[in-house]
Amino acid sequence: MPKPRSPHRPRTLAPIPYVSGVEYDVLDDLLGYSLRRAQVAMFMAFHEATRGEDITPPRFTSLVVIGANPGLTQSALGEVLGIARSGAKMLVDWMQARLLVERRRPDGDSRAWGLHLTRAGERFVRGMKRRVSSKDRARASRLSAAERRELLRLLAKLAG
Amino acid sequence: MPKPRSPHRPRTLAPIPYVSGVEYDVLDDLLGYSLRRAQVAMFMAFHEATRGEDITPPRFTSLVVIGANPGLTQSALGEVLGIARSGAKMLVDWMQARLLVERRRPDGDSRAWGLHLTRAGERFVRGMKRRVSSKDRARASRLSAAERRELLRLLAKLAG
DNA sequence: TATTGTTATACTCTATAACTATA
DNA sequence: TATAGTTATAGAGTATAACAATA
Repeated sequence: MPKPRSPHRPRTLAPIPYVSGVEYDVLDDLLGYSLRRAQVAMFMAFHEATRGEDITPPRFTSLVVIGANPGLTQSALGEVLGIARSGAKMLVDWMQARLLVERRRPDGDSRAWGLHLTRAGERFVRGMKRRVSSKDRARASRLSAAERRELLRLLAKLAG
Repeated sequence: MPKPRSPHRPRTLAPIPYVSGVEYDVLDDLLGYSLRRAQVAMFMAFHEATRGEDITPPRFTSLVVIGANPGLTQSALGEVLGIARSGAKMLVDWMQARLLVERRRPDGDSRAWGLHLTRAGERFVRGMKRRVSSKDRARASRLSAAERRELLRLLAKLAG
């Protein structure tokens, strides 16, 4: 019955609340559940840091990785992100449409695209890195510096 | 051009690899990125633990929370999960279709549904809790018991 | 008026599989 | 044959907005 209407906010994601009076049972002891809650909290920090820019975590990661690895191919980008080639293409299309990234044919393989930041892309990534890192640390100010380092260490050990 | 064909695996989610030779720049120092990697790793553990059962993290969480809070309403379930009421309804439809959950009108409010596990639901949740907890701990065996506790503490502090 | 649940719809993300061009 | 990229399509998950029934 409802007519199609207005667009979604691109990514809302409220914090996952601890609802008072609700018993969480085994969830409180699962790393998976705790990780999910923490990740949503950090995603919100990311969202605040990038407010006004139509950027998402995969887009941000792509830009950073291309900046640090000029000439990276789309396939390699997909591998880094853990997504399929078709998804990597769409990300690159977006970055190219925003004039942040250029596709150049690398010497010696005319099937592939080498990805490079444009001047605007470099400037943009520099600013975003600053804003995202700053918010990430602001959120982590609930932890001491030692705790933050320890958390990074434990997460790497778990994921590795 | 491609003809529509075969279905998706419901949730594949490969680990996010560290691609050798690739420079990760600022990502290595972002809690948000590390959390994402760890969360994908733990999601894979969940997926293994629940292999053969058509279950997902929100479904598992729903069943556990309903089991621990009999009579919970759909709205409250949505709040716990951090999703909209319409999404909570679909989850409950799924659980009810599998005869794991019953909707009962609570005394005093005939708008709401009180959610209750069926006998089969209780049995099912008991088994899933065992399997998921076991896999969660197996994955965490990369950490010492003290490290695991510390990680849970730090995550709660970060998300809280 | 506000809340619970329901319905219909829309959008994002990412997967699959087939295709083309090149290696 | 294998790989890089492209295209078309499918599906999961979740949001929005309006509605009916009840509070």
